Amino acid sequence: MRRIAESTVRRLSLYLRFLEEFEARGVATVSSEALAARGGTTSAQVRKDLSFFGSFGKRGLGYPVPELVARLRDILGLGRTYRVVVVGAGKIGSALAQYDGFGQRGFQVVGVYDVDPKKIGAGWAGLLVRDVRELERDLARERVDIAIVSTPAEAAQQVVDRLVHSGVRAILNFAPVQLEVPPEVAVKHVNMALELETLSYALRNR
Amino acid sequence: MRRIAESTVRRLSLYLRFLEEFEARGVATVSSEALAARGGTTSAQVRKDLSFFGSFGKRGLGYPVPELVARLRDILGLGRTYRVVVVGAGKIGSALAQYDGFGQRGFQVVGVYDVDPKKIGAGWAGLLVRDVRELERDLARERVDIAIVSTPAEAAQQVVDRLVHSGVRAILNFAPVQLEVPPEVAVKHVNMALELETLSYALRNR
DNA sequence: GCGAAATTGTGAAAAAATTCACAATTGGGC
DNA sequence: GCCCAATTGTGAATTTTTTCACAATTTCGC
Repeated sequence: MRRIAESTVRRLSLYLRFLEEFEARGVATVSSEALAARGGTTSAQVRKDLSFFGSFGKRGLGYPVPELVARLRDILGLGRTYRVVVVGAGKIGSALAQYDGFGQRGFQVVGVYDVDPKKIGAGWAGLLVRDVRELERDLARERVDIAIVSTPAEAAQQVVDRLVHSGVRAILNFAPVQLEVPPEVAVKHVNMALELETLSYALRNR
Repeated sequence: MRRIAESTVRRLSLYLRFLEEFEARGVATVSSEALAARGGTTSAQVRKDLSFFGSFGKRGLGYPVPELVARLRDILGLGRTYRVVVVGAGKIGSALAQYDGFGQRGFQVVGVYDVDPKKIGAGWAGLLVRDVRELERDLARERVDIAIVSTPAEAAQQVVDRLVHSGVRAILNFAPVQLEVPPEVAVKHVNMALELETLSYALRNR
């Protein structure tokens, strides 16, 4: 299959969320127009995005909600739960580890790690903060799909090297550094201060 | 000035961060190539991005670090501090309110609000969680530049309406809903579960 | 002062993403 | 069964973004 743009995948994930809302409300069928309105885009965009993966709708009618939900879950690889570790139990890391939204969407946090002896051993909601030195041992013992890196910038690359070496193939990085990883590893960056700075730019220029 | 793409602004913000690192290390001059390497892009991209705002470099030499830092701060509107409120003191909201990274970059959290009586009155790091019913009163009393919305999805639009009505012109939204705002208000969305889902897609398709 | 090396700034080209626009269906009402 | 209204799927057109490529500078060593 042709390579799908990142922006398309992001929109599919959004559509899925909205479709799940429609499904919960018992809506049987939804038009590209309705989905677009909910997601802040255009109906042509919705149809184009979906068309990369096949033809799910009925002309004159729209898309059958439950089928499209199932199909999008499948496309996005959400037909399973993912095991996630969080490395770095600072403010952001501990909030993410406890955030219910992940579990609700199939991302189960199975471990939290830190270097700080004062944090190690602390526990929230059934999770104990472990010593980051145990990372390799734990990863060898039990599969982990995704790692969330919320260490300080200086520590991030080294942690990522260790994660990659232990077989982790997907990383969500909150540290404000560009990470070096082999091509088979997927990395996504989230930088909250940067988001605020784009708002600052917007405030300045309107 | 011609409208600048969001993607360009995001890169400028990244460049700024890297330039600040260079500056701290006493580097006087940096080439587009060096900046690109640090930021995971190309030198042509760096030069093009900067060229939208003028001509800062010297051929054969590169860009003078302190001048470019100053210029980017100015372009991004970072020559001042911004007053930020957080509405919704759940896991994510409270982490954001306490996150040091914002303050370090000039975004000062001056208030945290929630509806939950059990949370109201709790305090961290000099901040007290206030009753969201006091929002309008507080906003009328003291200017707030940016609001971070970390309420549940159902409450977000109503909160945003109230913020906008009270004069807030920039919103960073963590609730998974599309928000309706007048055109003069800037909104940025952050959706962590969505980021994980794009990783899930990546894991599936490589 | 001169030639070589480095590096910017920028039009032009290429690539990518979005929007248009319309034929092809489909279902529903009568 | 037939017509009408709604709506998809998709090439083509348009717009946006990125990359190329190279003339114009600037510094540096000698």
